[in-house]
Amino acid sequence: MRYRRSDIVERAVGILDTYGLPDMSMRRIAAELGLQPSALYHHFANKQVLLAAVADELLARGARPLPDDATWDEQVLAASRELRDAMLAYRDGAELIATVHAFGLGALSLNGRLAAAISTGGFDAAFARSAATTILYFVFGHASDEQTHLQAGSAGAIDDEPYARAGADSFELGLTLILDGIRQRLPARATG
Amino acid sequence: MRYRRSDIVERAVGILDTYGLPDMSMRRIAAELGLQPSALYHHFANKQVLLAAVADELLARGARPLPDDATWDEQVLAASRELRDAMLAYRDGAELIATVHAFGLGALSLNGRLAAAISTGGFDAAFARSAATTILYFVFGHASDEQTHLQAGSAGAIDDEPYARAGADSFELGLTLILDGIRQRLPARATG
DNA sequence: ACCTGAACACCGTTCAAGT
DNA sequence: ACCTGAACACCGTTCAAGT
Repeated sequence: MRYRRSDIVERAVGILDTYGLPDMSMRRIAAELGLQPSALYHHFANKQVLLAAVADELLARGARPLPDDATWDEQVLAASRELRDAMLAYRDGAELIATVHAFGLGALSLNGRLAAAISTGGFDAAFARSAATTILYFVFGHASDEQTHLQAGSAGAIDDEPYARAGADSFELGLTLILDGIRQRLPARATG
Repeated sequence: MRYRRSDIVERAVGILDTYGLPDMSMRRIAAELGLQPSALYHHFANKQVLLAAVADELLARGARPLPDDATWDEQVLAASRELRDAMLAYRDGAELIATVHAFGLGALSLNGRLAAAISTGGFDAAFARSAATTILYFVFGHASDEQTHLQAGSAGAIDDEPYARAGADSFELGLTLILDGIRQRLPARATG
């Protein structure tokens, strides 16, 4: 049984979504592929690198084309919503993506993409990076929290819909708060 | 050797600060106390509960009296800085406190305390809770990131001081962004 | 290049039994 | 009430060896 990296990542995503992050062990992934655990170390240096590849796969699957005729704040909103949706699309996806980002592997473009959007508004690069990071902390925290409560709720046969709506509303509110704070620092601009 | 909960928590804090969170295992804590691992389960239902007790201990050690004659935004700033400092005061403290909060144990008053401060400004309770949560996500994310980089740096014999200053500056900037966003929603107020 | 087999050094948790 | 001793069911990772 000869596999490529992408085969292993795909299986890992399946286990993640079906059984959750704690069950996504090297041994379990190997077993589902009919391999010895040690075989995985031919493809990935260690588990963190594999986790990073899985996180990047989730982000890639959630990618949406950004309208580049949009204003800077519309771009930030679109990127933030895309990230939130990608985090919530798979079981434990929020925790996984936040964890991978925390140890500095993969998904490094998240910050850059938000910062680039903010820069469009005329802010200097350093401020744009800081503001992008602030937004990222919010999106990570909110999505992780929301997913925890959503998954705790759907353990029973509860209707998730109202919770999902409340989550979306509080997401927009928090994001608006930060965007309003950023807007207040808009550099003076020539009006046409 | 008969111990109380507080003895065990104290030892756990020592291991955390000396060896880090990954080494703070039930078996290690027990070994340092001269106990069998199973003995800990007489005092704590499971590891998560012990972690929550350790997190609460770190927060208690970092507690500072809040001047209650302060304005609502000064209270929010003071509470946020206190939390950040408590998270950074012990090795891996940021990750521990954020993790414990994520699984809904201990430190539940963090949100309430921030929300109470915000309410002082005349905001309604639901908005105050949402805004408090947004601040919390920022403080957790920022402190965790900062601690990771700080600890990665101090593995060598590097001077941390400039990094610590940059961390403090970006903390204040992000916090200001969110506070400015909140301020923009200040309800109309009678002026004296 | 990709994988096996076996081992190393760990985990959290349970449970009957002891004092 | 507090702890021991032993076990159960796992982990991630390494490494010589196979094809």
